[in-house]
Amino acid sequence: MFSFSEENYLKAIFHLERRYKGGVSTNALAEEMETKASSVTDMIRKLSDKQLVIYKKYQGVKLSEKGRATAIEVIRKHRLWEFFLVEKLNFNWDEVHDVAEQLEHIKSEKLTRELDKFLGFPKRDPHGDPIPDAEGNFSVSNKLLLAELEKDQTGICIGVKDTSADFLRYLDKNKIALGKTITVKDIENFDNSMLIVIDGEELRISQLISGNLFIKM
Amino acid sequence: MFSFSEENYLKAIFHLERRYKGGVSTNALAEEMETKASSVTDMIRKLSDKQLVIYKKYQGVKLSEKGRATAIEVIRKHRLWEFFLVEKLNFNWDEVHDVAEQLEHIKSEKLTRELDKFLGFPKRDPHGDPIPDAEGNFSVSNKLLLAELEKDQTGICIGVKDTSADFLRYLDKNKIALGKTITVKDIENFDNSMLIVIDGEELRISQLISGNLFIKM
DNA sequence: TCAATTTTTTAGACTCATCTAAATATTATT
DNA sequence: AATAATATTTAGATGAGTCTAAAAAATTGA
Ligand SMILES: [Mn+2]
Ligand SMILES: [Mn+2]
Ligand SMILES: [Mn+2]
Ligand SMILES: [Mn+2]
Repeated sequence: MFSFSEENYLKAIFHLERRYKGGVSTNALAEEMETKASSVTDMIRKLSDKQLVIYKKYQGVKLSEKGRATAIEVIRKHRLWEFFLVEKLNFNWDEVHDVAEQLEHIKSEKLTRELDKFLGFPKRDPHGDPIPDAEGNFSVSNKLLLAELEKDQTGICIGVKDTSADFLRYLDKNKIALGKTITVKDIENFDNSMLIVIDGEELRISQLISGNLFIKM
Repeated sequence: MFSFSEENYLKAIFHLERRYKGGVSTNALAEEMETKASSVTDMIRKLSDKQLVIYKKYQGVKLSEKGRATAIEVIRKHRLWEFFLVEKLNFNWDEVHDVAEQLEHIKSEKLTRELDKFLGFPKRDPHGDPIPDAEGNFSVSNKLLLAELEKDQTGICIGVKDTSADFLRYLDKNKIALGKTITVKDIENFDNSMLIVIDGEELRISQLISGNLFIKM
């Protein structure tokens, strides 16, 4: 088994690999983990000894197959617990992350399997992020940003890019929720703000908002 | 907040205080924690600095009010999670303890409160042990051991003293479960074994069994 | 190209929780 | 009460994970 710290590093590398193709740098990882570059070097060496990452000095890290599988397992647990907290325990979607950060490290295959079954094998967590299945497969999602839509196009809100409590509460306040249909009524050339229709109501949103909402068409 | 280790020590002291009235000895605690006496002394000193225990050298430890409240909170979480695992996730009562040992350290008041509510404010965990409420109060239980019953007396099984997987599976195998009615048909003088009736079936059990089953009359 | 800047690694130190071995205090036994 | 046995504490070490400061490597750009 791996320590909480090891699991958190693997998760961070997994997330950063999308952006930094061809190796995650020590500094990028230090920033993500909110720690010092020297600590990262120490931990990378440890993960490398355990065959969880591929590492050559000064070259950054990549996950090995074993490392990737472990990272996905942790992400699976994180998102299942977030779903559980919202669906069963009356948590709001802006309150679940910190608790899930703890719960994701509980070690019990049976627990994860049975929780998944109990929840009805959900495909997405409360923020619209895909929940990998027991084999580590993500159900494909051809999502795009609301900001990418053109005037008069319509889509269904399926996720958020920014998951900060501030943003999530902004969405709550303006009745924007996953599953709702959004139509782009107008786009302002000057600042790229959008006039959208949701639930029959018109709403003007800045590009910062439209750039953080995932849509499926 | 307290570390996992600190919480486990507090829990152990709480449990040992029933037996060792007037201070839990270093060695008793070392045995319970499966560690060395010197490690116990170190930790006791740390807990004492944090005002969680009352400690004078060579005199053993007692929980302070703050320490007791913390221990009870951990026990509350442990038992709520055990109940959750059995009631909602199809765990058997002999499989829940190790997972609950992990889950009891999750820090979130809201999680504990909502879990309790979700489960319907259960009074006892799957082994019949009382679950303290949010204020730390145990609902009183005038339980006695089956071994204490006389010939022809009847009681309802409400808990187990030994919670080892071996014992729990013995009970499963012999259809002895919490809530069932047991009548003492006969007691053998020589070895104190009992002939009991449960579900209309007769069963002979040794004193080791009857001494580990709690009964309410 | 080569000096300046940035990134990464190394060296050494710290805390936490643990250990072994040795010292000291307490308790039991003669 | 003195000695033997036991319980407890102290001293010093270790490994995990982190830190600061300094050295070394890589990259940038004049
Ligand atoms: Mn999250
Ligand atoms: Mn999420
Ligand atoms: Mn238990
Ligand atoms: Mn229990």
